[in-house]
Amino acid sequence: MVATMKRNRHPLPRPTEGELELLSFLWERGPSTVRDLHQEVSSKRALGYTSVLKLLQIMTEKGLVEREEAGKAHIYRAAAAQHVTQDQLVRDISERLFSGSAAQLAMHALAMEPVNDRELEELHNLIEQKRHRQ
Amino acid sequence: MVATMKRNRHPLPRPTEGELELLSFLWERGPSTVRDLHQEVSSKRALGYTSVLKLLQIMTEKGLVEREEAGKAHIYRAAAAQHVTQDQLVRDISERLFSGSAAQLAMHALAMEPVNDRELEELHNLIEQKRHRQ
DNA sequence: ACTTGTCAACGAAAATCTTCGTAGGAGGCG
DNA sequence: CGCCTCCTACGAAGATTTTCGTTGACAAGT
Repeated sequence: MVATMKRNRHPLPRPTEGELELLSFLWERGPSTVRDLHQEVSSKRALGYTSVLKLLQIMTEKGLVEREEAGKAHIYRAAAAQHVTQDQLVRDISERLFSGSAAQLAMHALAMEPVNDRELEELHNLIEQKRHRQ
Repeated sequence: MVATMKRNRHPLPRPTEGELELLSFLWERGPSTVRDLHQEVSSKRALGYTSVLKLLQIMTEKGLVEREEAGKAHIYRAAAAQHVTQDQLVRDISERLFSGSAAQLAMHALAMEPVNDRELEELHNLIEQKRHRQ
């Protein structure tokens, strides 16, 4: 009956590839059961139900997700908001791949991709803002 | 006496964390011996000489680095140019973390960081270019 | 009450990554 | 020659990640 109560004082660990896949679904769908997530994953690749369950149990231990044990099927939710994890990983990649230069990362991202007009507009604004404020 | 001759038709695998660390040094320094790289790594963290050697041997098998066996100490060089690997990993992250939207990745990168003026200028130009060309 | 279906827990196999220890070859030197 | 040093190769242990199979609990039918 003890609540999960894991170390919450440390920053969350970097999610692994499989963990990130589940987190994405959780962010998209909101709190979900194992079955829900298994169904989502299954639409993309073959993976057993218990594999998803086990992964979620591990993620619970790590603090990446939290679960509500009410009822028979537990309900899992992402412990960190999507943008928090995104920021964490973007910073990480920027560090390891661009010696910490987020701007370089941004340029690589932009250079490669068709970006739609709305996004271009947003980026334009973001940059003008920075240009005149710094 | 057979040259390494590994499958070269597949795209290079995604480097692991340790592998990326070595690749960074190789891009920065150019072709290097195990000792060179071990010295670089050692300046940041404790790691045995043979650990670096082993990692390079594995990377050779994977095709991430190539080596010249002339002389006693082999000389390793990165198999892919820095920007190629950067693009690959940026695309990967964009895929997994932003549902493929490189623009969103870029915005996250920019939002978090003090960006210097020169970089801001470059970004501005890049975006204006895209705005008027698309 | 017995059977069937749904679920979490547990353990464990397989793959991958990280890190070294040890062995063995080759060159230089006394 | 015999010893020391530098180097690679090999193997292997430990950690982490990925993936399931099996078991047991619980509830809903019949």
